[in-house]
Amino acid sequence: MSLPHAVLTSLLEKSTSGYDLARRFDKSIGYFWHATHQQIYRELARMEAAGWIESSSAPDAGKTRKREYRVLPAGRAELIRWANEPTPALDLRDEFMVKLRADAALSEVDLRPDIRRQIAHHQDRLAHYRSIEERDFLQGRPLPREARIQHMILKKGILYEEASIGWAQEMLEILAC
Amino acid sequence: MSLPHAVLTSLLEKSTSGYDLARRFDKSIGYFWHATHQQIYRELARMEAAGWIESSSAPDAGKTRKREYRVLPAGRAELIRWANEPTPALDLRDEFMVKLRADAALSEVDLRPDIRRQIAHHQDRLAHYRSIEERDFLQGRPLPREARIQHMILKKGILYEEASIGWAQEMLEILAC
DNA sequence: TGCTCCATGTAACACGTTACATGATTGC
DNA sequence: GCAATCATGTAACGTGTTACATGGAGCA
Repeated sequence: MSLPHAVLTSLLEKSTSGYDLARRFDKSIGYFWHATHQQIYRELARMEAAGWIESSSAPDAGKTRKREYRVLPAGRAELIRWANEPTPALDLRDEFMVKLRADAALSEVDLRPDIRRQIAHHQDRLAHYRSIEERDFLQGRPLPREARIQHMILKKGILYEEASIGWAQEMLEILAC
Repeated sequence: MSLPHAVLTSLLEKSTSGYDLARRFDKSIGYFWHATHQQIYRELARMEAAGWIESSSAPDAGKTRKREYRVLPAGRAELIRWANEPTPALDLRDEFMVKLRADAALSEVDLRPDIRRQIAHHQDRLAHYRSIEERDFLQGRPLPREARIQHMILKKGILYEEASIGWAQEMLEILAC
């Protein structure tokens, strides 16, 4: 489990409110770590109780309830501890593989429409990732270490989408038989 | 969620006990859908209550409590319904990507030992998958549709491990700077 | 006035994980 | 006789999901 650490990382990059964190998750970390706003509020409350973060009324709160969360030294230390510990292999839960096995045992199943949908979806994501890559990382100048890391994170997504498309197209041919 | 459907598929291939299902999950479906024996027993109880499966004392039970579960028509129908419905995109939860972002913000983190461990792990899995592929799918004779599907499932794993190794090696070079 | 968005939350539930329990069988 | 394995479960807890609640701000 590492939602709290994902939140800590995001807060370290920029102190902000739970609401903005949830939106930021949707847009960046969310590509490889999804979380709903309820999960985020829950973790913020826990981490504040644990002394990892602190909060106060946000500078731009006006008359709203908006708060701003900041990482405390204990939170920073916890993040370092976690980052340096070995990462468990991620367990893939790919229900489409289950469907393929079901297809092999049942004649009343046709997975081709689903696969075509998946291909379209992967192509959309790929195009999106490539446009980000073009804009941020392929401008010719040498990039600093931090940007190269960001680029590799994006590349992981690109590789995944490309591999998925290739595999799905081959699968489609076999299912046509 | 599709654990019940994974269990149904496995039972459809072969009626068996909860215990053997759990072991079979470890060995085959488990590569892309992990489940503990507690989860499996829980699902078996639910599906029996729902009329999707039935059970009786296993033929080879002897004096043990061993049971055998079989898929009923209602279970088969549910599996067909589920297989034909669109598959949601799988959400990747890759905590290593979170660690990379943390690395960019913190100097006290060194991810290289972890990455080397990951590479070794991916190479082990890849070698294992390739030996299965060699044994079952690369014997030169043309394969029936069902075997070609099984082969593609394995290939997905192979592609994933290969891509992971390549990416991790490139990442290692950047982290060395 | 009514709608959408901002911002934070409560509650209930489903799923996954870990620890523990029970008793029978097999192998040394 | 003892340990490991077979076989099925209970209990407690943590995380993730879904539905709903609340109230202010901005806009037509």
